[in-house]
Amino acid sequence: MNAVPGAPLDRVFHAISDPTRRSVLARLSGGEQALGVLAAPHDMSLPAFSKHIRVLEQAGLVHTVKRGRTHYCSLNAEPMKAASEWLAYYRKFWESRLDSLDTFLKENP
Amino acid sequence: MNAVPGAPLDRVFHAISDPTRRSVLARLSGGEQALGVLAAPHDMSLPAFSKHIRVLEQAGLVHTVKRGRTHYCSLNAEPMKAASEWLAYYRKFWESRLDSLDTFLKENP
DNA sequence: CAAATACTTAACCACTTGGTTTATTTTTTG
DNA sequence: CAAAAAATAAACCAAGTGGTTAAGTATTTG
Repeated sequence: MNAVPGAPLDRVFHAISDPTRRSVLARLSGGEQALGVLAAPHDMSLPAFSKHIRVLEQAGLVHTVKRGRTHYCSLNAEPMKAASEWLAYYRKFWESRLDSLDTFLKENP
Repeated sequence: MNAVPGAPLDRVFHAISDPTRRSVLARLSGGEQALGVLAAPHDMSLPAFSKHIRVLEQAGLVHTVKRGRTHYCSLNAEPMKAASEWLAYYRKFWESRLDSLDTFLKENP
């Protein structure tokens, strides 16, 4: 069924479950950035930061091109679409108050 | 922007990055379920399955109550709202074609 | 009360994750 | 060309994840 270990949705949700990586995506939404510039504000070594970039790349959220000795990263939000659609299915539960809190309130008037 | 330290969002995105856990949420969207019933279709031991439930509980996505010897799980979609809103920020990039593919196409006519 | 039921807890294991440091590679610059 | 810069690769480590089996705890039922 859905037991494929490396499913795209798995990789996207995993990628965005880390604050460092979410921060990178936010900064990339302002446009392409050199990897070193992206890494600067994060308190970790460059190899550690590069691993985060690799996770984002493998989720398809970041594309990196090399020009000269500099690697430029850019956002590719397309894989977020499926993630957003997966979440959208549950919107009715938090909007229409059909979740467990509402159930509780209905059953305990 | 992302001023709040990401902990809750971290836990929600991590929780839904696993296909077993997404499957559980989907089935809970049909209403409360006994843990044992929920576990049945998954090819793993009950302790392993219970750990998945605990991850969902810690993300605030599932609430469990014990009635007699049975533990009943229900969906609480509310924490998904923030997750959905985080993703919504990027909607313009996949809808308005402002992502890296589009940039590439614009720069390489 | 004794046995079955529905779980949890505990102990363990293999693998992954997120970080480190050190060394290399590639490219630019003095 | 030699040194600096940008980043990767490799080797390593601690902690977390996802699974197991075995044992324990409530609770219901025969």
